[in-house]
Amino acid sequence: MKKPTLNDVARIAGVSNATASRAISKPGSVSPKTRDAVEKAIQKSGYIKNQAASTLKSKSAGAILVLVPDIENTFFSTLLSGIEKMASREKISVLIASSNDDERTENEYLQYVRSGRADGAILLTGRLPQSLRDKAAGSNGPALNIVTASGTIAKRLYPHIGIDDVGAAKRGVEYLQALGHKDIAHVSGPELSSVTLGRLDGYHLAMKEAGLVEFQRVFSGDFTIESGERAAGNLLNMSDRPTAVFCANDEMAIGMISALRRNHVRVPQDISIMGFDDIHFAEHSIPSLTTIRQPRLHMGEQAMITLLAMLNNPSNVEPEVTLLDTELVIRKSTSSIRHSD
Amino acid sequence: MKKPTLNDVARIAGVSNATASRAISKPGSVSPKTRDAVEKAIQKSGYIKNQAASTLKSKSAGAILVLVPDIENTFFSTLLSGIEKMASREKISVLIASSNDDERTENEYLQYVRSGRADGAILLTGRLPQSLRDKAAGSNGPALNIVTASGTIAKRLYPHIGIDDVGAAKRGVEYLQALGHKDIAHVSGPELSSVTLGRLDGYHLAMKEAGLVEFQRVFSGDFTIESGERAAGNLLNMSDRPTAVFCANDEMAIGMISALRRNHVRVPQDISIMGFDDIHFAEHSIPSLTTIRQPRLHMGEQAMITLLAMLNNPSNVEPEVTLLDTELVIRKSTSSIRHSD
DNA sequence: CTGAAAGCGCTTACAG
DNA sequence: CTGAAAGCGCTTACAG
Repeated sequence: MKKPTLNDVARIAGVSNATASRAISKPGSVSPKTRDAVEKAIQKSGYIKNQAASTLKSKSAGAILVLVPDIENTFFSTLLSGIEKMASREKISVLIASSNDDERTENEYLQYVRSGRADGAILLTGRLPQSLRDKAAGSNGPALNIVTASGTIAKRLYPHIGIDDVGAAKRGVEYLQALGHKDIAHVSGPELSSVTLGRLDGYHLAMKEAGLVEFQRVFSGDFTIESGERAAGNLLNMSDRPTAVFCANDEMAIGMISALRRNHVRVPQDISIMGFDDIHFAEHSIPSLTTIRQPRLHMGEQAMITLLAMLNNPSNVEPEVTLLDTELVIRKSTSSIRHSD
Repeated sequence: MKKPTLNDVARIAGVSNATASRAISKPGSVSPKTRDAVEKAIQKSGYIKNQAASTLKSKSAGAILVLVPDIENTFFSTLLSGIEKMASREKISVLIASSNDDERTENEYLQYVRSGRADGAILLTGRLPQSLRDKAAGSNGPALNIVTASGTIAKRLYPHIGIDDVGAAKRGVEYLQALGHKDIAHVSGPELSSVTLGRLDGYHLAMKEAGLVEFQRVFSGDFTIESGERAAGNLLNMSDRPTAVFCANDEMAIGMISALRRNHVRVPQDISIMGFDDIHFAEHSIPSLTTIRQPRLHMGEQAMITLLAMLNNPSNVEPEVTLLDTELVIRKSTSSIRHSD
């Protein structure tokens, strides 16, 4: 038994395949009688639209691609949920691809958009892959429907949804200062990331404005739990330990607390630790983590809304930057310096 | 400037489009001279294959779908990495879709496979959506290329890659018994899940064989951190607390430890807590978590290898079950009952 | 090794 | 509101 096609449906319903097609895609454009007949024919035959044929003819895949740098990083999950929520309202499918932070892979997956498998893409990778930078440099090939989110991207070629990393980090450090801390260290993210740079800037700015430049110390991490543990190792070897550490993300803060406690350094009594992101585990770690919450769900929703607008109006490509508000979440991993004993 | 097509490439290269097509898909089947000419023409024109046209004609999308119940659950991430690793070797794209544990959504995404957008699917959802159960019940429509992994599925309609949940759970409980624990409680997973049932069975079996039926106590959870905290709440209210708790996954164990410690119950001195899965955080929680490791990367690889075999030989659909080995990982959240003070 | 030709299964102006 | 017809851009037997 062969797979039924639109022609089979049309024959059973006693209409042309043109009409059958319209009954499916624009039910309002055919008579109620026709609509019913076609619906019944679909039921009877078990017809399922061939998406490839539909895409070929209509130039629209009904799907978008989300490019994630690392699917194992819990930070992106909620963002993805926000994207999916908005997409499903418009009957658009969301395909997720993980690049493992590899630019070659990112370029490959972007072929999805170029080859028409997806109508557009949301990049959460924190950078523009080479092929996009080239294109945008005024070369051949049509403009792609792309929105970036979460990691700030230097060149403003596409609309971007993000947060003010500098301002949020600055505010975090200022909170530690308000608790009485002067000797505040920073654990930074992976080198080339714009997010890393932004939060580092925020740290430096806050320290400078408070006249604490002499206390500035930066340990380099890479956003993993392990790198937080390593930073703790370095810190433990120092004779003049900082009284507080501002980590560029929650995973590193959790790793640091874990390593510190194993070495009988109490958090927050001996040292205050602060994270960034407010991932799910932050609330449940011991002690619960003071951090800066990113509006992840909202960010995903906004990214999808922006992409949707592009798809509906391709010429209207304003590379606007939308900055969403962050929130300081105060929990138990930080305390006033006077409580230290 | 219009998007270049294969015809443009053929014209530039001075060959027929049939030859151009072959030069791309089977480079070995054309002369080296032709191959070079076509390659140059592709470079020059910036040609990119229209995937929809290719799929329509060849009946192969070059992509597979992975259906995940919950993208926010870190357990699936590594599995996904294993799948992607194997797929990329065969130049097959991996599309990930999250169903939020909703069977309707699962059915919708399966249309991907039926509509030809994907050549097959790996289901990590722990159940067969209705539409698949129907199909398999001998009805219309062609058989789909499906492999299930991770959550055991009752009906053996498709190949399955998983672990022996009963045996692994039993072994975990037996480890607690070997430490001298008799009063061992269990925190179970969401009700209808086959994984829940398997691990519950393993618990009961181990208790029964050890003659500890009288101590059996089960708190129901749902695999979230919060449900582990709730179970801890119940436990704290009991006058005769168990000396050890075997949790059906790591998240619940972490939630339980967190709530217990907030209430000044020491782990493992006052109570031993054990998880299941060995997620990334298990090693870094405080205290580090004794658990049962699932070979997640390997599981993903095996699932993809099995699907690949199906795609290459569609008729050969043996619904075999492959069980991979688990590993008891002993850390600091459990201790001998004699150490209790 | 190469070309001419048919056709995959839809969608969409166009005409009525 | 409906139908006839063209065509999207490929791939693949078939013949040479």
